[in-house]
Amino acid sequence: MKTLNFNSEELQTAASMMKVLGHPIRISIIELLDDASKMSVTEIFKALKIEQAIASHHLNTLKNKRILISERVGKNTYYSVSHPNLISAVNNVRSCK
Amino acid sequence: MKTLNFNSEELQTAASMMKVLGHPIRISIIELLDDASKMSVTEIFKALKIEQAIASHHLNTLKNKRILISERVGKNTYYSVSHPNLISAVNNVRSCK
DNA sequence: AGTTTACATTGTAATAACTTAATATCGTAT
DNA sequence: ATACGATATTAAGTTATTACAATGTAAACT
Repeated sequence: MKTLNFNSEELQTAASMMKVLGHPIRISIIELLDDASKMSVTEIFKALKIEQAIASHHLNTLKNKRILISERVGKNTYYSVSHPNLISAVNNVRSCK
Repeated sequence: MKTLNFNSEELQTAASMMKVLGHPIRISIIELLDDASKMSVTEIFKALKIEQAIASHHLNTLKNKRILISERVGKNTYYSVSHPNLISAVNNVRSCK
């Protein structure tokens, strides 16, 4: 006996999104974007006081899982949260005492 | 500018809870318990058609992060979700098509 | 005591994720 | 074309997760 419905695309997607949200820097990014709605990489890494490359890595990770969307405007890339439910999810876990 | 510290106990806790929720089997366990509210290990591993040891391992992982609570009754250990917000979090991510 | 059912734990090996540093690309203006 | 600011990519070393298999423990029963 092996597996069941774990190959379901939806379940896999939800799991990988959850997993990606399970990192303090990435949660902080979501919370920043919850307040600001749209921020550039520079704004983000300075706000969080982390290295640019670290921010870029995490932003890319979040984008790959469709948690963030990005828009390039000139030299800058602006990131924002793709779906309000993702912010709710973070808040839900945050508020579990 | 928002202040934040990655050493915050709360942030670390939330991140580790999120991370632990980021696994298809563990999400399935949460969803089972959302319907049933309380299930034994045997009920869970049979419902999910997975090995007993795998179920036990994931249940322990969830318990360690205070996502599930357990209660031993005779031979059986019954697991349930510790906080309704955790179910909401899963549902929120699930519904991000 | 011995057996059965129900769970938990341990060891291992493969895979995946994280950090850091260095380098590369892209867009704009000079 | 060159330089600069902004962002992305690559590579390497370390650590963390995972499934699997096997073994161990605990409670209830005969």
